[in-house]
Amino acid sequence: MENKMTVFEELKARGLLAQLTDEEEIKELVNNGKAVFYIGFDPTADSLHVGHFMALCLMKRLQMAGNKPIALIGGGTAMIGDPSGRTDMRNMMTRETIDHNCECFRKQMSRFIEFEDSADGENPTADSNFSRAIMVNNADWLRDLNYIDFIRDIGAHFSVNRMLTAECYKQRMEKGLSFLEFNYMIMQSYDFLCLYEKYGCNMQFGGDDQWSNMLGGTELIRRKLGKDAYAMTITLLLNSEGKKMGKTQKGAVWLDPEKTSPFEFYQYWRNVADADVLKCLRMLTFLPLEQIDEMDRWEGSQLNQAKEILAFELTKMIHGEEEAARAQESARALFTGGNAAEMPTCELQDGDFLNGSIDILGVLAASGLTASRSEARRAVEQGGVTVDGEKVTDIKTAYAPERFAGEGMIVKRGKKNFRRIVVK
RNA sequence: GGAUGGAUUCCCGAGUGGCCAAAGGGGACAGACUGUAAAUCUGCUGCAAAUUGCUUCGGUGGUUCGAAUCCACCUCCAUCCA
Repeated sequence: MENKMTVFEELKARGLLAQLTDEEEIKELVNNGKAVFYIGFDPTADSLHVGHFMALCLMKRLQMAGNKPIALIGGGTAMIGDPSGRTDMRNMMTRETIDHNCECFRKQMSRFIEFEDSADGENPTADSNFSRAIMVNNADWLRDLNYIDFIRDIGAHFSVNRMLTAECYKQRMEKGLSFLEFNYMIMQSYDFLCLYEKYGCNMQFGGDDQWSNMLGGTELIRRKLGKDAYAMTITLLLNSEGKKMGKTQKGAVWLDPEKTSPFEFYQYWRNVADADVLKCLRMLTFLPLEQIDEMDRWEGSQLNQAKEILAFELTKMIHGEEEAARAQESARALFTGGNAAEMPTCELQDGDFLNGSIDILGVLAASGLTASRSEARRAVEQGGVTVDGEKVTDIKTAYAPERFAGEGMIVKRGKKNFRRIVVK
């Protein structure tokens, strides 16, 4: 324990740090539990996803080191939409949707981070309580702003010329950028200023794509108050092809079990590319670095073990140990030919049967294994469909309801898509 | 406000009266090979009662036997001028 790394060293060793305004100063504050930092979350959906997960871990790590986290939910900024790194404009969300999403975020986050008991937290400086996190919503101060006052007080400190050169707008300079979105940076900067004044928040962390927005905040604080504040970005979790991780064809990998089941969640990590496993272990898990370095020496198919560990650890953190174990067991069983208890299950309705039977195309389409009957037809024709371990070759194959009794029927499309089909 | 150029399927992008469910590429999906990896090769990629039918090329109307393609109006976007 004597030789324990400092938090800052650990973050660095895990490859989490991307850009910092002032390394020495940040190291000092963070290692000594003197940082009051905030991370902003845009409530663009009703659940957090893997992309937010790193930020949550970072909060957790820093909190454990005695620093105080502020989780800022962007109920106000979501009204605008962050143009950073995007090529198209976001869809506008209604106030109701945003408020609903904020509520969902609040619930999910409180499972990871320890928050103060009272949401308003008027007196957060009592010693024992210092590192308790607080949660704020920028809707509280942004939505009622007076336009004239605001642009006089805050807008005056921003140079359009400078803003235009910011990296985050580059992509949008070609496609077009509305004035609305252009203001996002100013709003985010203003958030930082407010938090500085209200909670003594001296640091902001965020994804690397937030760098320009964050710098805006530190500059605003300096110009407005003559005080120093710091910013630090976390490396974006990219796969070896340079794409953001946590996205599948179907969309994001959610933390909400209703939206992404623990099994799917597990499988997502179980399936990462060789080139990405170690990076993910370092950046996402809390496993000791020595142990990870050990795995770094593994090669070839041995990496499959590392993938299992990664998948298990992450599933455990999000869904609990029990769910993680179940997901792992099912995955193992399925891929070694056995039968699994845990599997996405689908119930057929009476209406799915025509003249007392349902054909294989109907089963595939109804279960969601394929999006349409046409797609199901292709899958069968290409030899990609298996029922209870036997390949289906005839698209006209049909089944009676009794076929789905008891354990049901296990249908597999491709190598990794399984579904248990039962009748209601 | 004016001028010009645009909007095509998941994405990029060809197509300027019938031979167009629409080239090519990317992605996705499936098969072979493997380690639930990558690379490679092959197939496939609107929907369906499936050698056929139906719906699609920003929107609405029109011309025509026939429209992604021609005309009118509208919406949105980019560039330049104010």
